[in-house]
Amino acid sequence: MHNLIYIRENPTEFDNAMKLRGEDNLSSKILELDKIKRETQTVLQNLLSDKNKLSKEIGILKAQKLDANTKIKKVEDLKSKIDNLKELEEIKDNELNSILSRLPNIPDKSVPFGKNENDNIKYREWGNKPDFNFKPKLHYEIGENLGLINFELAAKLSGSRFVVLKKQISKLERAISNFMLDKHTVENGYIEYTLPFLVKDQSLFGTGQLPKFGEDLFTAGEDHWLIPTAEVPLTNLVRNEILNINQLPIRTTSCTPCFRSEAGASGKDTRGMLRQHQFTKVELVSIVEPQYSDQELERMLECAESILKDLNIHYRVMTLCSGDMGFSAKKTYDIEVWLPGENTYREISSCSNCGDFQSRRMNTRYKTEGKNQYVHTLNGSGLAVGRTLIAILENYQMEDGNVKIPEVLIEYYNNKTLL
RNA sequence: GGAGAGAUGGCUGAGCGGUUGAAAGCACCGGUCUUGAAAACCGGCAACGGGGCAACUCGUUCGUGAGUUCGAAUCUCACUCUCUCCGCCA
Repeated sequence: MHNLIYIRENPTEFDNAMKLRGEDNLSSKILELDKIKRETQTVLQNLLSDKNKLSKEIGILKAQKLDANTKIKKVEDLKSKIDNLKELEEIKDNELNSILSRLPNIPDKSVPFGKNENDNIKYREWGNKPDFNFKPKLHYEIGENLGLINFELAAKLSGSRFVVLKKQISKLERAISNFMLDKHTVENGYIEYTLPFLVKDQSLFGTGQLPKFGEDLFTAGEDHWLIPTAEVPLTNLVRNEILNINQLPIRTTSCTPCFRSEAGASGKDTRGMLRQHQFTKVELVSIVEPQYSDQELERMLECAESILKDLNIHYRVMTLCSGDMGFSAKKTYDIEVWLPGENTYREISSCSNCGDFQSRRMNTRYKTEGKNQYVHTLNGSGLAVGRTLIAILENYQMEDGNVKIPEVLIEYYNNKTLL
């Protein structure tokens, strides 16, 4: 959610920023609504003030057992005017909010301009592509050959974009989750949470999925939605809170299933388990003071990278361009892991600094020098577990069709070295 | 699912139709005292929004939303959530 005062004071900068994200000049319309609303408000408040005064006087007269009928009549006359103005103010306020709540965050100055993913810029890379003396297979070929990944069974149960894993692969997935959580809680300083997978509208509004992106989500009953990421419950833990400065920074993590309708992705990545309606992800969320959010993003990125480094899998980090960033983000790094079977890089993590965009929506502040200030929020995958499984299968595959277990996972895999 | 009780500021908690934005305590901030700290004492301390260069001023807010009234934290209704007891059940 945007700061109206900022828009009032910097309409041109605001319009330019929104243009980067494909939104037309809006400041004039916003400011017009804002102006009408405030004018209405001023008149309304004067009338309310009159009404309050009269009511108080009536109270005093009545206490003295004096006649108050003329004043009562006056207040009654004020009422209809007040009701009309209230209605007008509410209409304008709603219009304003419905515009503001659908506008994406302003990109950080350091974000490259661009239209889509082709304009993203490489930030850094780590490791090397592995050499194979045979043609590396795709993850689902490996899994299906071993009889451990099954899409037909999943389709029977739930339709397309689901998967059934079993035996060693199920266990490996569990090992990956545990390894990541241990890494983040023990070494990287995040606090682990177990969270609801169903949330209310309010929470999704807070992180920015609603009101605009409801079609990307699954609903569960009348009042709940399935979480598309643990970012939603983790970030909303501090919704409507005034935090004490010494509570910050707050660093939290959780491993949850994530549910996405993939509404806009029909025909994309239909084979394999790369793009599913349900997948597991370890999420990182930080709540920090504004002046530290830039460095917190770098820190978070390094925490996410540390997983792939430990797994010894080649990856690159991309700085997303203005056109490819998510709604709430002010700056985003994607980690793209190397998949030899596909012979390409694929997103395995996305780390974003949302600035005060989400905290304004959630009304999350902290007290500093007697004043309340909006916190900054960040979130990142650390990492997507399903895609990490894919990366391991493809990078650690052997010619005979079996797969080596990455060294750091062996202790999580009953000390076995092969799948 | 049945029966009850409740929701007030950062926290605890009084108020149950008329200067109550809300007693008191804790926490927090400033000061006195002290070599320093603690204790004690004194003072300050809700949020959001409108108007104003400013001093300041006005409005809204006591779970949420409607209603009654000249006037609502206080009365009525609906909803949400929490707690206790009973039943059922991982």
